[in-house]
Amino acid sequence: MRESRQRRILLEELRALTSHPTANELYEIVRKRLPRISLGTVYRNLQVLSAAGVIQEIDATGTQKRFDGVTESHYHVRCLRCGRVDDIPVDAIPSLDRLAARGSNYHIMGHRLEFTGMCPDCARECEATECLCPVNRRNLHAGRS
Amino acid sequence: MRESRQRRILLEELRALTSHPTANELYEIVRKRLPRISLGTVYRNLQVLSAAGVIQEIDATGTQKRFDGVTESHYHVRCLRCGRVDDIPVDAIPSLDRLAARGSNYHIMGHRLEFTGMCPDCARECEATECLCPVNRRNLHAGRS
DNA sequence: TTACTTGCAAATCGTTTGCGATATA
DNA sequence: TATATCGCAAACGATTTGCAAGTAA
Repeated sequence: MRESRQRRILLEELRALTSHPTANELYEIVRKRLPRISLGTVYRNLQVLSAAGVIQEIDATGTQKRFDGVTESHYHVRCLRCGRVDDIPVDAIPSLDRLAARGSNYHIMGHRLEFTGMCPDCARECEATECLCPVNRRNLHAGRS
Repeated sequence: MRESRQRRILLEELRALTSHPTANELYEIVRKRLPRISLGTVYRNLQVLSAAGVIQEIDATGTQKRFDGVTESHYHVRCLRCGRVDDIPVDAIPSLDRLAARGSNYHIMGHRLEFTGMCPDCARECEATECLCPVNRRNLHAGRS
């Protein structure tokens, strides 16, 4: 892996974030410093960096991939309203795998635990505006049956 | 929601499966009984049925959506080699949410726990052939650093 | 008869890839 | 100098959508 200007800056910007951006979010950020960079280059570098174990592609739900400058595995929360993903400071729970192995004929190798909820910003807006965000829609739906 | 022939048969076939098919897998199955059905109709019906709470779109990792004829929420395992998804008979663990809530400023509403591993079929083939499936590649990678 | 649903094809979205040009080691 | 990496645009796979025709209630 050679060091290119694009790759270095991409990595710097990813590491400066506590959020877990999508390729496109990162593209918009990096573009401020490298106006001529292409989205393809962003994707290619994210691929190379995560294959090399320098960054991590987080296995989040949703249609877009998300990337993490931190490689140690840890759990995440996803906001049901805005899609934002953050870290959850909960230690890994290896006992979950044993629990699963007991009830399945799969060879269990690990797990993905993703919490869902509402981020502070959305919670505030949601209360203020009675919006029809996924969260409120879910409540409505539960009410009807 | 009106009852159409396509929708009824789609639901029948989904409920007959213990696996959690993708839209395209279901399309191929339903096509045996309705040769003229279109993939668009399959997608539209899966959407309508899961919005109505009749079926469930499972929030699985991967590029394709997967659907479940059972609406009660439960945990899943995903085979890292073939992508197959099955149920895991582990009861819901609500205490996980409390654990997460304690360490985060999100309003935690739930979680998704997906186990990863190898299905019995793949485990067998993998041992027999020293294949370079994701599982073995992962081991190689760990070895190198 | 009304409006939900269909089949078809085109459009969209996120991501990957082929190419000839550029830049790093 | 050799080749990894780039920017661009086209290709791709999964999903969604517009439309005119068909069908359930």
